[in-house]
Amino acid sequence: MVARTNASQSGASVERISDAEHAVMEALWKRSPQTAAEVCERVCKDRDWSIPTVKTLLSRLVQKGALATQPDGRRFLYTPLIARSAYVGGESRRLVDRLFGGRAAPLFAHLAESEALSADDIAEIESILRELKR
Amino acid sequence: MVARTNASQSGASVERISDAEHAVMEALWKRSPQTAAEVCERVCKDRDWSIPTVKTLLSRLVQKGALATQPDGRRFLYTPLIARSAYVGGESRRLVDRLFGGRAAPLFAHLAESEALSADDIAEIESILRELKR
DNA sequence: GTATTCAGATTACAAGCGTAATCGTAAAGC
DNA sequence: GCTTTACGATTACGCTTGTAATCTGAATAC
Repeated sequence: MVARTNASQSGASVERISDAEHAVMEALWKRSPQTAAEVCERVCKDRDWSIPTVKTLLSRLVQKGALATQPDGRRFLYTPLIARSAYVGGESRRLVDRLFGGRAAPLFAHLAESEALSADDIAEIESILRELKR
Repeated sequence: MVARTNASQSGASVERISDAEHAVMEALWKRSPQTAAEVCERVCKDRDWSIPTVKTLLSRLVQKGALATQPDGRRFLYTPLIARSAYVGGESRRLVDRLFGGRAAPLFAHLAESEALSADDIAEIESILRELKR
């Protein structure tokens, strides 16, 4: 039995990251480390949050092992412990597993059918395919 | 402003369907209508649920407008009100929006990179692409 | 050196979710 | 007709999430 344990490199298995938490992670993936206040600057407007909310989310992410803190005077600097690509990969696989029996082609077919593919997308995908076949 | 309101045809906007609820929906998408007991036969083993659990989920889905009931003697027959394809489409789009800025190509690239694509997948995708271009 | 400020920590609290047990009632059995 | 059974409905309950307010202690400003 080949254990498919560690979802994928970079970042020990982290508890699931919620939607709101994800927004915070995105800010830190864009730039890090950042203080709570800086993160807030980047997300509070959009999501209409107050600083306390961001702080709660940051704490939860630290607890979950998704963020590291490093003290900087009286405040903390937060840095992601898991790579965005690992997270994204995990989430994608979850979706494919749950909805498409683990196969990517049906997902792709679905996107195609629902016209969620732009011409650019198609061109890009073709190029990726060409790469894959080499 | 082109309202992108109704997620996608078939099935007025239903409240979000949770993970456990989704398992129940799958059973009913496979065959419907079914009674609570029948649904349980199909999912209780897997998820290690008891009948009451299934009944709760069915009720919640009815409340959410995802299932219709039709009385059959003393019990109910449940039928999906939303098409699987609508659900699947919605969930896929949610993921693509959240993680890939709404573009499908990056998702595809990610699946390709993480080797989540089998040879079959690739062949199938190529064929879909050929279709698209006609 | 005391008052203010500003950070993280703690607490809050309602809604959604997973997972059921219990209640009330109508049908079925005898 | 009373009893058992088999339903759906109601209630439960702890955990997670979204969204904060409050507390506490340390730095800063005078």
